[in-house]
Formats: sequence, structure tokens, C-alpha cells
Amino acid sequence: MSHIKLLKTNELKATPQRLCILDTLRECGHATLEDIQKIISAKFPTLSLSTIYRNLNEMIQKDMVSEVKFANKKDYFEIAKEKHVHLVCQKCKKIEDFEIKTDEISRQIEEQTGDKVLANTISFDVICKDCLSPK
Amino acid sequence: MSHIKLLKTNELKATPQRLCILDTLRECGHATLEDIQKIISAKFPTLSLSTIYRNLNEMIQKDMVSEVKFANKKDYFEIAKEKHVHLVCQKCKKIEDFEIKTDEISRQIEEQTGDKVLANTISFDVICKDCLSPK
DNA sequence: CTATATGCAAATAGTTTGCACGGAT
DNA sequence: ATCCGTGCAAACTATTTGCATATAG
Repeated sequence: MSHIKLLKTNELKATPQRLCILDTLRECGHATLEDIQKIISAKFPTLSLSTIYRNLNEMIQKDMVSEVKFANKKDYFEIAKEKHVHLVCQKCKKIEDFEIKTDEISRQIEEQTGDKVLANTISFDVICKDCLSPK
Repeated sequence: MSHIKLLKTNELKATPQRLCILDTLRECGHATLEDIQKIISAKFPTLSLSTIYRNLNEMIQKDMVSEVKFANKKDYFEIAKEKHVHLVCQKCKKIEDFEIKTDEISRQIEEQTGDKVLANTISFDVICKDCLSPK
């Protein structure tokens, strides 16, 4: 879906600021606030920090954007998408997405605890292929 | 291991402040900074906030304490222990630990990506048994 | 006794809010 | 014309640091 449509669908006006924020997230895949601020201030110098904060928060409320937290790292933002886990390279710090089935684990938890599982948040620390065998 | 021994092992002096912080974490299982501050200021009113920050950071560095982050929640601290996942009740907000085998998933990731998996961080949003069927 | 830890205050960083202006419908 | 969004400044919250004093080993 285009970013304009995405905004309209969520009853938000398609302002240049919002489009710029979404473009930046799309481009980065995963971006910290600092990343976003740096990239945006190059493309759009007048876009203020409070606008970034306000819009990220709004988009998170509306589930257009997800906030992802990692131990020992700043928080990251990403455009909301299919459920996936994060693979975080401990060497180059790159974050990849990975699709995985978690039904079996959820079933196991429900069976052993009596709880009802609703969702999950999963990340793996890895050394990525490229860092394992540099060209 | 006693907290005194734990501190000695990590080359930290066993001050009353540090013991108080560890006792609080032990007692709570999982505690936010706010929890810690509140509980501690009752038991040990002169223990300063900067001491809490300094010591938590030190203990995290030394892997005595882990910082756990959840979406839409404050950060939690816990005494480092065996690998486990967190089950977070979305109703009563309680956090339980759960032991789980993740080798199979790690193997699957390594096979499909070529990455080397080192560790993982996993949490499940649940409705806990007690909230499902109140007595 | 000596090195480390603490408390306090100040500095710094991160985030939110109020308000007047500007642009879109 | 009205409403919503933005930028700016100020407020507020969170975290770290410098330094003099206290204390564990």
C-alpha cells in the first residue's frame, strides 16, 4: 500500500512530514530515533523533532508502526508488517527479519501453564553470514 | 549463592546499598526502576537514585543482573539466572518465567540463513491462568 | 590505610506539551 | 471557514557525572 493510502486509511492527513517519516522507515527497515532524525534532517531540514515524536507515537497507536526493543540497544521503529522475529548481528549490528512458526511453542506454554497465549516478541542474537565469512 | 558472595565474586564491595538492591530484585523477581526506587526508599531512605543507577549499570555489565525490555512497558530488571522466556499477562501485568527449549528454532534459523545463533530474547503476551478463571 | 562507593547537586539527554501560525479540504 | 498539523520554546522526565565525604576490606 502506498504511504498516502496508508495514512488516509488511518484517518491521518498525508502531510509531507508524515510521508517523509514513513519513507525513511521503509528505506531503513529498522531505524532508531537517532537514525530517523539524522536521515530526515538531511532530506527535510525543517522537520522538527516534536513532529517526529508526535507522528511516531500516533502511528504506533494506530498500529501502522511498531516499536521494537532490544537489550543493550536503543529502541527501533519499523513499519508494521507480518509477524516475524528479528535476527540481530552482534558484529555489524544489522537487523534482519525472519519468518518463523511459533504455534508449537505457544501450544507447549498453554499446556504447561494453563495460560492463554496471545502474541510473542522474539529476537535472536546472531553473527550474520556476511560477518562469518567476509568476502 | 548469597548476595555477599555474588558481589565478592564480581569484585564489588558488599555495601548495604548493593545488598539492598539485590534483595529487592530477588524479592520482586522482575522490577522496574520505579518499583526498585519505591521499595528501596521504604527500607533504606537515604539510598540515592544515582547509587541505584550506578549499581544496576555495573551489575548489568558484570552479568549479575539482566535488563528486560517489553513493548509498551517500562524496562525491567532481574537477577541473572538460567535462560528462560517471559510470559507477560496482559490483564494483571504479572511476569512469569518459563523454561523452554529453543535449540530447534536456532537450528532452523542457522540452516535457512547461514547465520550463527548466539542467544535469544523471547517473551509471550498471555492471559494468565488466574485471570482466565478467577476464583 | 587506601581504594572504592556513596550522596548530593548539577549537568545532560530524552520526551512531551502549549500555543500561535499555516495549509488542506 | 474550520480543522488539523507543524514548529518553536518551554516544561518535564530520565539518566549521568563531578566532587567531597564516608566506609569496606
